[in-house]
Order: sequence, then structure tokens, then C-alpha cells
Amino acid sequence: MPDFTDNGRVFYNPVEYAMHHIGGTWKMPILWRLEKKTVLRYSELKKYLPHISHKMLSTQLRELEANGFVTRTVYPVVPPKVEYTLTEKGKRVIPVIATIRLYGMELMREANLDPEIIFKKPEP
Amino acid sequence: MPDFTDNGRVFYNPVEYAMHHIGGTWKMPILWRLEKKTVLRYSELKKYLPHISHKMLSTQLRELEANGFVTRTVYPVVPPKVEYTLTEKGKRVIPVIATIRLYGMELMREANLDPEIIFKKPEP
DNA sequence: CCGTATCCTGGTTGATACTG
DNA sequence: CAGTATCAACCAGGATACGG
Repeated sequence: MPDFTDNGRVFYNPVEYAMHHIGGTWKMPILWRLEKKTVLRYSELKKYLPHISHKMLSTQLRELEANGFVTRTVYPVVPPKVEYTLTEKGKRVIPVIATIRLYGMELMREANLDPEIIFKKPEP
Repeated sequence: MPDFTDNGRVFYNPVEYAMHHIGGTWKMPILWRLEKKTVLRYSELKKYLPHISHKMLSTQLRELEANGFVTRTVYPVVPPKVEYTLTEKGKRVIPVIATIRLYGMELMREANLDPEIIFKKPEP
């Protein structure tokens, strides 16, 4: 299995390449959130992801922006207002995340962590 | 989004739960290999994943075994012979990995890293 | 309100070496 | 051949503080 390089980084296979872009603890939850509500301010996003740290949300959003998954719109007002939206590229990841989510729920059921009990209502 | 606990560890959502089981650099490549060739010795697996370290392959296989994705069969011979196979649970992850792989290849194409050029022939 | 910089900690991984 | 132990290096991520 030949390796390949992108931006000076070596990857071993397409799975690793995909995970480099949407992996990590927060990228998929962020993108998923933006699919549910397509325009979100930084502070709203933060509210929906209560465990994420300020720094993490900030850096993850920059990486998602740099890789073309979200757009960042700054309104020149005081206090600042910044909105995030999925790009077309960002929208194309959603089905992948949906697949992983479904599989996660399947695993939860197998472990007797019934998602229908834990997530009482379909996530907003 | 309510949290939940499994084995003393807190998870925030189904995506994180799924990634805990099949995420990381190596778990999916290992499982993928085992789908292509359903019975593999430790050393064969190692050969197919040239960059993985001995320790990593070992620990990842133990975790996959502990979580019920692979079975480990030890033949009491000298020198030792150990074979790994996908369980039924392991087989059920394959479509998820396939989805991620396909998406990875899509991303590669978008970045002008054409997988059809890099992976000259369909992976064995 | 939003973003960045700095510092610091602990988990993850690789190298190496040793065992049955 | 397969697995474990030890140690060191690295890096993700948190806390905090400051700036626009």
C-alpha cells in the first residue's frame, strides 16, 4: 500500500486521510451541529457543545475553515459577531457522519446503552 | 446532548462512542485488511501494514479482541502461530469503513491526489 | 464577543530489549 | 514467531490571561 503526501504530511491510506480531516474528538460534532442549524455564532456553537474548551472550538473551527468545510463570516460590529456555515464540501461530509453516528448507536445498543433512552428526544 | 458512561468512561455522543471503538490510526486499516483476507497471522498482518510498530499492532489487536471485533486463535506450536479473524461484530463495521474510505478517496481527488494513480491497482 | 498566546499536563506512541 | 516491559519523546488538549 503506497504512501502519499499532502501538505508535507505522509498518509498511509484513504481512511487515514479522511480521518485527518474529520477525525478527532470535535470536528464531526461541530459539523453535525452545523447541519442541524445551518448558521451558528461562535457562542451558540459553544453552547451546544458544552464540554469543548474555548481553545479547542477555536482551533477546530480554523482547521475546518482552512480545509474548506465551513465558512467564517465576521460582522464588523462591537462586540464582535462571527457566524459559521457549512460549505458545499462541508455538506458532503454529513452522510459520512450520519453513517458513523448510526453505527455508534448500534454499538450502544449492543452494549445496553440504548440511545433511545439516553437521547430521550431526537437531537434538535 | 446528554452524556453517558461505558466502562467508567464518559462519552458525549454516538460519534465519539463509535470512534472510541474503531478510531485511531490503525484499527480501521487492521479491520479492513482482515476483510480482504479473512484469516491472517500476526506476521502477515504486520507485513501488510508496514508502518505500524510491533507494539501498536499488538495493543490494537488486543483492544479489537477485547471489544469483540476479532478473534484470536493460538496454535500451540513452536514457533508460535497466532491467527486473527473478524467476528460477526467485526464484519458489521466493514460497511462503515468502506464509507469512510470512499470519502477519503473523494477528498484525495479534490486535493489532486488521485487515488487511482496512487493505488495503481485495487488494493489486494 | 471572539480570538490568540503561553504554559503545562497526561495520554499516546516508538525504540529497544527481553521472554516463552 | 508472537508478546510484554520499560523508557523517552511527542502531541493533543486544558487553564489562564491578554488583545481587538
